[in-house]
Amino acid sequence: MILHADLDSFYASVEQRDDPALRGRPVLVGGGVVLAASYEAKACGVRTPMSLSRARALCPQAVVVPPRMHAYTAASRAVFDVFHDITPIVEPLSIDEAFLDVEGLRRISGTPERIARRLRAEVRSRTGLPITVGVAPTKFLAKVASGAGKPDGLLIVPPGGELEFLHPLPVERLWGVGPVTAAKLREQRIHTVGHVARVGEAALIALLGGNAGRHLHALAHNHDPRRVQTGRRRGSIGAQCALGRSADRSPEEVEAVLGALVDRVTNRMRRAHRAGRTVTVRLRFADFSRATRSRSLLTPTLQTGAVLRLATELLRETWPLISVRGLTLIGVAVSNLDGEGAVQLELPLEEPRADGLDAAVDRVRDRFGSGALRRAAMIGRELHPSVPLLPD
DNA sequence: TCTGGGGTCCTAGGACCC
DNA sequence: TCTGGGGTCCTAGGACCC
Repeated sequence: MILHADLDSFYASVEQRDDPALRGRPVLVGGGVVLAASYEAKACGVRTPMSLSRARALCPQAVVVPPRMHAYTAASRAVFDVFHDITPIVEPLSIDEAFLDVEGLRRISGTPERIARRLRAEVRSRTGLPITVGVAPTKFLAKVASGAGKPDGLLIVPPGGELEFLHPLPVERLWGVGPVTAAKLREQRIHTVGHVARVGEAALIALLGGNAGRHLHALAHNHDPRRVQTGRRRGSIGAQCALGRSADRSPEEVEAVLGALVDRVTNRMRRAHRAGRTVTVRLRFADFSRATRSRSLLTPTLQTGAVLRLATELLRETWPLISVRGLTLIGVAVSNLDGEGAVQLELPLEEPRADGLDAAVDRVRDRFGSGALRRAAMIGRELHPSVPLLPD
């Protein structure tokens, strides 16, 4: 059995925990847009992401607080510590949710239900935050269950009752069905998961394409063989910035914003010890159309200068597009990230002597483990075939 | 319903290689 | 000189998630 643990209105709950004056009151966390709304605010019809002005109109008595990302990051870490004390098999999905595989714990910790109850109690007592847990045989169903169990709840899908639980739900509850897919389905008079299950795979593939069709068909029958995966690492690091509407910015101003974004991204890359090869510049225009431009380097880098040069190049190539459509958002991301150890690969090798390498090798191994060391050795061998690198 | 910042995954064409 | 099948990588766009 799989648990899906999902903190309720995460940012708003942290604010209510840290400021007793906010408890029991409608709270909105956000800048121009609502990032999180407490359940008191959701009762007024506030949703994310909704513009703050609209949210205020719906809920005039709401308290608006600016986001404190550091507090949320710390709270998230504390919650994930609880998860890891329950089971080593934890797969984070975002800052505030994760899958936990508890199947192997029956003899040590008891039934999944018992573990889920303990999980909720410990998150509450150790972090002061409300959390909802869904329990089911598959990831997908566990996630649907936590959604249905909110707020501050526990929902266990009874064995054998999976389809009974699933089929009455609206299609939007299927993972991967957003506004576009939902509209296509509704056009075919497919409104519930049960309808999806009945139309047949071939029809779904004709409507949505091969992969999406098969995926949806499987989910509607609760076929979801995906295991809870530990140790997944992110594939890209990026930052973006909305520029507002009317302001027509000069190329120099836009490039200055780009510079600040690149600086943020490469700083985070260095802290995470990840280097990347592909730089993507993301643009959004006044009419909400979008464009992306990307280019790949031969070798990974995490240097601000190198990323900035490439990003600026990409941006300049889009200037005709920008001058016509009007720029409202700019973003930079670096992907094709390699593993750890990239920083250490820039070791000085002017004097390639084996004894001089020993210390460097030890440093890499201590800091990043032997896997990173092996990768470093392979690259080193390509660059300097004459150097005897590793005994192992 | 007028839209923030952080991500993931899929598709599809073209270049290039064997 | 022409041709096929199979594979990888790059780039752009789009849907979706929290």
